[in-house]
Amino acid sequence: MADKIVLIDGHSILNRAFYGVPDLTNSEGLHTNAVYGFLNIMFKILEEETPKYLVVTFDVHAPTFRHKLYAEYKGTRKPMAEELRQQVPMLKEMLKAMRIATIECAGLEADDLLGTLSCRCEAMGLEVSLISGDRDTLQLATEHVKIRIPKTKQGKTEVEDYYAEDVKEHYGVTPTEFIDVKALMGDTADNIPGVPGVGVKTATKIIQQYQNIETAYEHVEELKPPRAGKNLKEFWEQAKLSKVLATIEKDAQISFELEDALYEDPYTKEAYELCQRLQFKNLLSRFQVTTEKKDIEGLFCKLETASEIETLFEKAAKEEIVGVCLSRDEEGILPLFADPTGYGKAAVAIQEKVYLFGASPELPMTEILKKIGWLSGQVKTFAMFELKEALSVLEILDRETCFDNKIAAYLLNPLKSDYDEKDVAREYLDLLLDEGMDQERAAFYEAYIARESVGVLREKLKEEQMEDLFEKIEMPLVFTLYEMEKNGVKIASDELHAYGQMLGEKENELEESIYEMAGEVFNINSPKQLGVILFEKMELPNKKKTKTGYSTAAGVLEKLAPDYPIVSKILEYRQVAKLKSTYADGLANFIQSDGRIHGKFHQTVTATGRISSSDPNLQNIPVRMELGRMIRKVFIPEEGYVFVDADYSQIELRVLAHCSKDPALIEAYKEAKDIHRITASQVFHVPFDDVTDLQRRNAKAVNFGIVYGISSFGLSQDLSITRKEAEQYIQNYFESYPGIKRFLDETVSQAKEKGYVTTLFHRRRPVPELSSSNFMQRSFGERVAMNAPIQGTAADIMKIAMIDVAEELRKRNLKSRLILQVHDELLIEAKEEEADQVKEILTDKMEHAVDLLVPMVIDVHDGKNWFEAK
DNA sequence: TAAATCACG
DNA sequence: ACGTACGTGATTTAT
Repeated sequence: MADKIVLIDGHSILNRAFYGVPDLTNSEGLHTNAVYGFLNIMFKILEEETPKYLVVTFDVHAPTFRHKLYAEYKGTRKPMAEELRQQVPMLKEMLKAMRIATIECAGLEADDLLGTLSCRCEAMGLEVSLISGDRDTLQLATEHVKIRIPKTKQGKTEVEDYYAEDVKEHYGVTPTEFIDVKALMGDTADNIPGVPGVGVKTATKIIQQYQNIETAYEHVEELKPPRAGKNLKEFWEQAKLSKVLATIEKDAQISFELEDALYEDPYTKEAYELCQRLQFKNLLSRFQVTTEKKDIEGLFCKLETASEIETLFEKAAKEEIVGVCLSRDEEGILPLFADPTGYGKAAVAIQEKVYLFGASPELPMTEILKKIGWLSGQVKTFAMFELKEALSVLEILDRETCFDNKIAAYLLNPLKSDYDEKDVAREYLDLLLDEGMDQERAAFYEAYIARESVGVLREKLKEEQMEDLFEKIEMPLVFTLYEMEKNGVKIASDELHAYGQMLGEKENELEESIYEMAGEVFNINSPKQLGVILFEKMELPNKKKTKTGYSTAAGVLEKLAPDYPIVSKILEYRQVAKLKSTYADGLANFIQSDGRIHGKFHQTVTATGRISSSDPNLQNIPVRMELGRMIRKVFIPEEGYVFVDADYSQIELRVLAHCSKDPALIEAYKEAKDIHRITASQVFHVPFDDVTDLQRRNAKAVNFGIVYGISSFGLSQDLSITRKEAEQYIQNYFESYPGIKRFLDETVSQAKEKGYVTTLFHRRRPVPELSSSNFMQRSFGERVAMNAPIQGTAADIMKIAMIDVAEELRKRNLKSRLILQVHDELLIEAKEEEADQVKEILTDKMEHAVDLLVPMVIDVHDGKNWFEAK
């Protein structure tokens, strides 16, 4: 059988990939989606074809010979998107690293290059597969030249194949005739004028009958429809030109040596490193790096007897760094270790080996865990992933030695969704782990990686000045959050149940009256059905649309509510339904046997450094609306305890005042004035005492807008005013606070330079969107750059306060405990007789967590439930 | 699994 | 002219 060659149209496939693969960026902020997509398509093809030769062609973008023939060439091609442009050299570098031949030839169109190559290769007796996204290349199909057009359908690439006969079958004409069809119908994208009034149907019919335009011209009087004939006659010169333009050159002057195109093993070290840098997770798994892995697994060692394990701990205690892993299942560690004879396994990595062991009659799990905890007091660094999850079974002797690899990796790039041992190994140790390892092997590796990655993670944290953030804030916080999760919050479950009942009745009433007003029964929860009822059946005026239909979001409905009673009913229904399903019923499912809810707090989730909460989310319990707020009455303290709640007053604006050093804002805070009123007075040019409620409300919205990275549209939307008015507000604001304007501008421009922003405590957030050529994306990047340092610094401050508060409670041996954090608010379940002390601690620690140019102020309340205490 | 909606800061 | 506020998580419907 003949040797095979694969020819790939580089730009065309890269372009396909760019628009077919969602935007990807690596941690340097480089856009990588097109290269990634290209490689996927290429490897898919290569696996199918297993060719002997492979060439990727590139054209240089300039008007070319063929196109220059057309005098009115206007270059309707859009300039390449910046994100795509960046990826062209990246792809070439990758191909070079993979030892894949590339050909480019200045002044030659991709098509002509491919045409010439395929023709020559066929003449050499090769089987040719030509990969392109461009259907023009179909004219190149022959018995031995197969045109392959990849299509991305829902993430999967499917390839359409065309030999000459397939072209005939699909288009009704031979590849050669295909040129003439195009000459008649034209192609705006390629600046081929064609013959006016002749579309694909007519053109195909004519060529089917006469094979080419010349013969057709000879029979121009007989052509059907007559109009086509008339036009062909009239535009004959244009048709001939079009044919020249449409014909792909097969005999261009290029130098090409078949031997240079040999396709060898592309999985080179250079390619591996490049994939590493671009963070192509899936592709990396194609590389064979088994040698290293074998070496690692040689370190793995199972211990059976109690004395072996004892010896290990003696040895480990003398180590500088140990890596630890407690094996877990989906539920976490607890089920494996709660039972002293538990079937869980522990792995400990030291310099020379990694050991794995379980409990035995002589050495129960409780003893093993005690030893591991003890180890934390012996070594310099006690490293593991997800320390918080292990604390339920581990008693740590020295908190200061603890190193959570997951948290370190999060700080280094908070935009990722995963920071597990495989990610850290891949990114920081150049080590690829197999998916789906058995529990024991996974535990070995995790302990090994925990230990091995400490050095590089520490180094990188130091490079970015985040060692203090890590050691003084994030690591201590692990223990505070663990305590909060363990404490949980008590729920008055009977009252919660009654609340749910009440909501259920309300929901039913509203449901019925909505059906009656609508004149039919439908699913109110379905935005689709609701949209049809409101905007089609009842013909309400509709403005906003979503991708799939009408928007029925609250903002839209609220504008209609005054005029249409059914709309207010729907809004009320939504509110009640939400309260019932998410809060009343939702929370009830999380009440544990101790009568409390133990939600989780996450430390490696948000892009800004905030904590997040789930299972259930305790940071979005209703408070703004009266009916929803009632649910806070079921959050109660233990008998003999009382709630003390403290929240920062405008922490983000104060942070902004500090960071921007704006004199007017600083002065306002120093004088403890009503900041929204002051803003109103400045923005609307009225004396402080004459500010109306509306003006104050608007000013408050402006202040929020500033923190979010202001835009006139956003503000106008929020205040239901015109964009002009919003612009005026913003302009007035910046005139009153020029320091803030300067700070925000400076922050954005620095972010564009560096690709990231930082908080006061050096927490970092990359902003890859800033280099986007897409206006919307770039604007988003700008708002992120303005917001992240403010929101992030506020988060840092709160974390410090939490650590200090928890520490002080512990120092004073109080029974009172932290139970919730809601970004700028802390809730403590305080022993009744300790309440005053707790208030004093909260005030002191929260107000003095940092020393800024403006005072930090908190409001403190107490109560017998969360409703009262807020 | 994605999209729409809405609860919070 | 583009089409938006920043950051989360849960529920529901529809694909």
